[in-house]
Amino acid sequence: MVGLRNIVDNRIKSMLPAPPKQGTLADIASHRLAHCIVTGELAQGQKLNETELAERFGMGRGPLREALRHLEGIRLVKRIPNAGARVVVLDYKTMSDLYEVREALEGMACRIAAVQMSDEEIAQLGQLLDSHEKQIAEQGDGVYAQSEGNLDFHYQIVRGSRNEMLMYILGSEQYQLLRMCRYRTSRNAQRTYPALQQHRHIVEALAQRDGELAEMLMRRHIQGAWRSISETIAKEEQI
Amino acid sequence: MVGLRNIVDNRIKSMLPAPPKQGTLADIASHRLAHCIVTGELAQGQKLNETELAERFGMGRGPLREALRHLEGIRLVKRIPNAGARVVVLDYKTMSDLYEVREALEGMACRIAAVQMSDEEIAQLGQLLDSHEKQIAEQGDGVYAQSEGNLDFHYQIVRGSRNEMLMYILGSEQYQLLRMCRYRTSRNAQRTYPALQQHRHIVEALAQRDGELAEMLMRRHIQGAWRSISETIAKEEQI
DNA sequence: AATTTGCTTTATGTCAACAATGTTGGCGGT
DNA sequence: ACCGCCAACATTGTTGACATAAAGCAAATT
Repeated sequence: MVGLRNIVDNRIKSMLPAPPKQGTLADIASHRLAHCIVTGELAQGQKLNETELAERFGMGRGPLREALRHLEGIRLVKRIPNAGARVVVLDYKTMSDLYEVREALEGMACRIAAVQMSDEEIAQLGQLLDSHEKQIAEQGDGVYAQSEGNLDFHYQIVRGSRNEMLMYILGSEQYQLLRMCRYRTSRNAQRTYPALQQHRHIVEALAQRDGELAEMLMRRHIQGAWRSISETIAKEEQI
Repeated sequence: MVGLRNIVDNRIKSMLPAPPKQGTLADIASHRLAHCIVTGELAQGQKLNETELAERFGMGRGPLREALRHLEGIRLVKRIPNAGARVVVLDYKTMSDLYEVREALEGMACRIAAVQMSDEEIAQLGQLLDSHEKQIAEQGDGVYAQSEGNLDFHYQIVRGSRNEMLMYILGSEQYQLLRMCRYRTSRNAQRTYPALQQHRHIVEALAQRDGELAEMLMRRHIQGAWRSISETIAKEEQI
């Protein structure tokens, strides 16, 4: 049972802003903490003890406090003065809001990408989907699903929009956190194949340079994902 | 010549995330720095010397460094390891990207607000515009324009969307910075009256609960604003 | 028995000194 | 005159100790 978790870990790590194995201690701590939060190693709402974490990371409290300040800025932790920092909690409403925003932003990304992406880039996108399909055939639905390749696909389109602001928002740890939740709530991946099909249709629209259609397809795709997730959450809460 | 600058200062301040006159020194420093950056007191790209700023704020370097980390998180400053922090620079491309994102987000906010806002809230929005019109009549076009009341209007609609994520993004200092640029580049406010008219049309659409229309009007409104600003920038760069 | 007061403990906030890294200006060599 | 090298300086990174505020607990009072 080593496989699944590690695969996802690696995929998520590969999308994190940049693995700066060198740099200031605060930067290292910031990324380690972000990683722990995204992977769930640090639970939502968990208290973050400065002394304990500093010791664990082998550094003084100074750099660690700076890391916490940074994470506060990107909204991965919530700080209360004189009472310490806690991992942010993603409740239903928050996730719903996030998906709403995501629909708007990625829809826009799609529309712009239809104009901005080169033919070659779009072709590569198609190849990416081919490899995903192969992966599904080999490993079965559950693993692929909403987690790994999906991220690459969406991120590549955002890159295609050439909008730095957008790339930042979607690459930020805040979004990674959302992805972690998405992963956690998508083991029941009946949506795998339909999702892949939707991806294909989006690529088609891009290839035809039909931005309006591409946006619409992406929006529906994300709406569908959210419906699936919110149903899963509802089920979990019934138990 | 005390009037204009102070008015704008106060208005901007009134929209900043929250004036925590009490709290940790790092929080205070963070907000003071953010304020200085937004108002232009600290120029874009300016080097931020830790020792100097700490002394100026009457605190040690520790809290100030934490403040810088926080500002880095919300992208108001850019840090280079072992080389210090600088105020972020908003070049043309960045502003363009930001406006693109803004169009998508505020458009969405408008569509949702048309469903979510209460009749009373919409009525208040109308009254807000009345007061704006009166203000224009009294003070002349230039002062109102793109700066003050405009912010309230847009922010009220975002609030109407009930989307916390959106409210955060639009309330963040990053957005304040954009507003500062907008202010700086909008003295030539021929767009004042048309803008007010567009605001009125948006409120009408909201009152009729026509989300689609409201979104479309908002998007056009923001596109128009961007066009005006980008023209201004182009003129300035010619000189 | 419940509440409140005050102490103890724990964790956060702050500072000042030290170490490491970048930067600048001058020097000699080509 | 130009380029690379080196040393002195300035600034950032890091640490440990100290101050301060919140949380937990026990005892005393009502």
